[in-house]
Amino acid sequence: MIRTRFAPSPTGYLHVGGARTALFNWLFARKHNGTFILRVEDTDAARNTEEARQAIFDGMSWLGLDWDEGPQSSGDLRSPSSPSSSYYQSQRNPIYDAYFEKLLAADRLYKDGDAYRFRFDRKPITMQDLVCGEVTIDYRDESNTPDMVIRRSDGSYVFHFVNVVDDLEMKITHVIRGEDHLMNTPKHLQLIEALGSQPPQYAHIPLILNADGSKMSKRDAGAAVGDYPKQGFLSEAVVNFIALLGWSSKSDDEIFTLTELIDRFSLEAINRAPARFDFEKCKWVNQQHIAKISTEKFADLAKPFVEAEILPITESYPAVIAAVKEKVRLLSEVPSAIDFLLTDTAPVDEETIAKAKANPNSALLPALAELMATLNDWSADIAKEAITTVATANGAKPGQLMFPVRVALSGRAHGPDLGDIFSILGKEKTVARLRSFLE
RNA sequence: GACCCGUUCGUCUAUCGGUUAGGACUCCAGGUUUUCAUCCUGGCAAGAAGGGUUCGACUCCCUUACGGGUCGCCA
Repeated sequence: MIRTRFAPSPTGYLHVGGARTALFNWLFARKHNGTFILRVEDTDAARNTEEARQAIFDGMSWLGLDWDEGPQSSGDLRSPSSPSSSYYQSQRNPIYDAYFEKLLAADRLYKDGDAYRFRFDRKPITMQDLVCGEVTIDYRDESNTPDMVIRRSDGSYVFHFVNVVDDLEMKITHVIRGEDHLMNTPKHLQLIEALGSQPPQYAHIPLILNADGSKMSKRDAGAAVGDYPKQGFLSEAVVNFIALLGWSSKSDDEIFTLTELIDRFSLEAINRAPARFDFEKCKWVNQQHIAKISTEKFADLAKPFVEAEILPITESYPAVIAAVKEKVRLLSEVPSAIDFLLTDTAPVDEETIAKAKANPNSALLPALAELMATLNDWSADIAKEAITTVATANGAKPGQLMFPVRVALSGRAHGPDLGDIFSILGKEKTVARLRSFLE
């Protein structure tokens, strides 16, 4: 039975690299009908706040990565009050004490001031990493690998020790973590050997870098998972994109749902080289996912962004939304794509307006307005027909008149289909905007 | 500095000794859409360098260069 875990420490935000680590652990567990565990490594009291913990849960939930065991899950209910049931390291101290005694009894610990150091076995340690292959670190060189402190002077335990104990206690079978832990692994292997236990299998995945190849830190664009929903990304798009960073489906397909990712995932297909974060492609992936969801779902997801811009949500909202669904890459682009359909005070592109006014075909706009004003019925087709009538009567092609009309109605060069604009705006507003354009 | 991992178009990647080195993002050019977008077609663009091994190397080995990681009483 496969058991994987994601063990973040609360830092106030969920890093995109951490999110991908979580994703790979989750995918591996789901793929093999295993168990995915969330464990909070909150031993650093200074950073351990309620908000910091919540950021992890929120990020995981938004991404759609549910955990079988961990805080707030059913697995946490086995025995709510005992340390062995907690998935917070800060509450598991009695367990660590017991393991500490074992190392003491095995004569592998010695005091350094009030702290305790673990005495490494001075020999080469070879590990079989599922991603990196065979890696050997030589522990005979003491200057390179000094004995490590596992219990501080204040009595608290360090990461290496508690991490290993928890993985053992929680019967983790596969540790999938960032490559920054590769050099820690032989230390963990030594600890496990001294404890007389069998180690899990390890898979170290390459890090995610900024577009310029530098290390991605908290402030860098795209670093915090919590920023993605604010920017108008769909969670499935973000999951899809980060899965592509360092992993390949070995096919020409790139757009996958969570379910499809589970189906195709394998540790063998993970790369060894670090990947750079390409924000443009991330947006493209988002656009692909927007195209896949229903108009109703798109409308719901876009609504908060529209409301944030204080745009009135009228009865024409569904039609408005449908008109721009295929035109945006981010949900946050929706308000500026639809504002001219909902209000008369939307900002316009002066440059485009100047260009349209200089267009000779703009001279036909008044005639078009008057013709439209006389129409009894109004629809996208009837309005378009009016354009054809005016254009041909004046020796112009209908297509040539469409640019000036578009600009007169929207104030921009790009936007929804003209027919959609006609039907959403209605006859009165269309005529009014055409009339006022040249004034 | 020492140790570890890595290096295919600008970016993400395919290739597991024999390919005109394929796909995607971006960009450019056409086409469809009487408009915008979508979409379609085409184009630009890559094996870090040098040595081996081999009939044959992007693929295996070595060296160098470059990138990343690790060397805490942080996690």
